Amino acid sequence: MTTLDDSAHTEIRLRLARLDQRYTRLRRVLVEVIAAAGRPVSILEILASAPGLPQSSAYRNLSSLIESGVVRRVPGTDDHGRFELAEDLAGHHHHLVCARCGSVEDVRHSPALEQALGEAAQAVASQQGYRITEHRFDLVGVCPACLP
Amino acid sequence: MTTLDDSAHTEIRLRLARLDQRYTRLRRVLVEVIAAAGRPVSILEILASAPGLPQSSAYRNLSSLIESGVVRRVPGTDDHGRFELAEDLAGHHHHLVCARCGSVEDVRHSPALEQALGEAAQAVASQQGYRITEHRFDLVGVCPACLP
DNA sequence: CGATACAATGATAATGACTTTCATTCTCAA
DNA sequence: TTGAGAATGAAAGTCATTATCATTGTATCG
Repeated sequence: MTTLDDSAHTEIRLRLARLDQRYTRLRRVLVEVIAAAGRPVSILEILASAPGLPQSSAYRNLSSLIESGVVRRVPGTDDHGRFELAEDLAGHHHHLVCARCGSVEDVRHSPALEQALGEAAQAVASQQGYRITEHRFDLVGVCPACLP
Repeated sequence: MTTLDDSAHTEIRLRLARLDQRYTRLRRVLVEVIAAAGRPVSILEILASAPGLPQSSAYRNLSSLIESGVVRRVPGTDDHGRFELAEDLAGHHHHLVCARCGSVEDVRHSPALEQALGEAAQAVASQQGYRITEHRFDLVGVCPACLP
């Protein structure tokens, strides 16, 4: 459950402006719904949290927000996309995914582990010739609500 | 590039039989194409490697192989599914994903890192009440072929 | 304070990966 | 050999997501 301050909204407006896009009311609603969730949310959850928001507008504005680097789409286990704030707005974290119901939660790991992850990423990068831009350490399992 | 021996094929036949399914010629072709690739392959790549294989048969048999635990579907960055052998047939590994072209390669990390990953997974599990069944440590970047 | 250019909206149609259907063919087991 | 049931492949269907387009909103310039 993240709450964004004014400077964050100013930064978001700037990123949109770079692509000649506006920070409209709908886009602000989307950003606030996503920030308030504090975990990746599906379109259905977004539509439920923003009554009256047409599905087509939700998808279109989500695309704009993704293009401008405000929102990120995260791949889950089911075939519903999920959306969260870009990493530099939400802070570095990873995910805990339920293989049964598809829900996703945020998880933060120890600095020691994160350092090991980063070093491993760099080792592979220099070895394989990739330019690594991101690492994902996601845990998949069964959430308490889905356990027998 | 993995080649499967006879005992692997026997094991695959057994897993299918548990669900009253048969290890047909098409299914064997699919398994061999996937094993030979040594990385997650898309439907397009599979169809290209198996001339004459109808798309509907490819999808249907892939589903059977997934249900019986022979093949695993891995989420990429584009909207094409990719398929690889189940972990106990291919060995534990992770992925190096190109954000530009969507290609995926296998990567194996040091035992020390794998141990740290496993311990982190267990720590989160006991803390959050999840039963963790899998961890994914995927590196996302730009592959040498896509670099400017 | 308009006027104008252009982005945003939302209902609807289209796209495309994937799934299902179904009549026919194949295959295992008795 | 034969019958039960699984597999096949062409075609139709599903469903999340994307594009279209006429209309509306909104910054900016004179």
